Amino acid sequence: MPELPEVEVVKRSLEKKILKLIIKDVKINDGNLRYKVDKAAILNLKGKKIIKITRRSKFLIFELEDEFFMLVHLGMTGKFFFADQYKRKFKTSFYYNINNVKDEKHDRIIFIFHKNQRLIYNDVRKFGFIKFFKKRNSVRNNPHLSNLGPEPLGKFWRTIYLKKYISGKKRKIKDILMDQKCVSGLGNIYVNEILFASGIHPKKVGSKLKNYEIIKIVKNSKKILKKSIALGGSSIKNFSSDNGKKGDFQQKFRVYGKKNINCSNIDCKNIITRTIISNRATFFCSKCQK
DNA sequence: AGGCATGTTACAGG
DNA sequence: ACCTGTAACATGCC
Repeated sequence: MPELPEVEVVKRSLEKKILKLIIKDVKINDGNLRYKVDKAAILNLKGKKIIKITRRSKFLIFELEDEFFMLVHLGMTGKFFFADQYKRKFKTSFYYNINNVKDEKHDRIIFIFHKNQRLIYNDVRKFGFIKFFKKRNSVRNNPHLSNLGPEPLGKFWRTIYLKKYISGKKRKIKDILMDQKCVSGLGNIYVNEILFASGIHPKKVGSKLKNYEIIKIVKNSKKILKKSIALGGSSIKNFSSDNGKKGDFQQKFRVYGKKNINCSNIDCKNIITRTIISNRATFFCSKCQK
């Protein structure tokens, strides 16, 4: 799924397209997402203007008039497309998936604006969800958001915090960083990359990390996420930003997906190992990561 | 045919 | 109540 950088890129693209638009109608092709889409609630959005879009971790929060809120998680394969008559008539990447094939089949929810402009929620695997809230507090206090750890790009994600969090923890550092209660927004790809950049073995137990290693994790996470956002995120497999532009960060991956490929550190002749940690593919260099 | 996939969470057992 | 590990969710691709 899109991790934090991809969701941030989607958020920025959406802001350019749908801010201030009024939802005229909503079409539900398949409401059986991770949670069943509340039909009554989604129809309540009719006539409301979209006034703000924010991101928290990997979640998008759409604020509409009269304190109506829509919370969206993209799961593994959720995507937004924006389309209008012009875009549909002429072939652009808007309506096409990564293989350049038209993919209306997985268009699950369609928000329709004036002049047939549309925001399309497309999701192959349906692990994503859309929930609705009335009133600001009910969004903020819902368990999806209220249990999240700090934003990795925010000021609360810092050495002292991580040091305290991992003290006494027997869990592997990779598992800890994937845990949204520790820090929210990192996923499998970025955690692999952060640990490689920090020279830390993903199986290393949290409580055994040295101070300088904790500092590196915090620094590198910020650095890598910022760089990815600047490059438009990663667009491996299922992800593409709402305007069809592909992100470029996947070309910067140094370990993710690099099994049996030479380690990218100069002077290292080792090859990248693939293993499984917490049920997820884990890539590392056994020489550079201790 | 079988393995794999960017995420979250319910549940079981300690 | 906390901590940890595992499986499940739905679908397509290689």
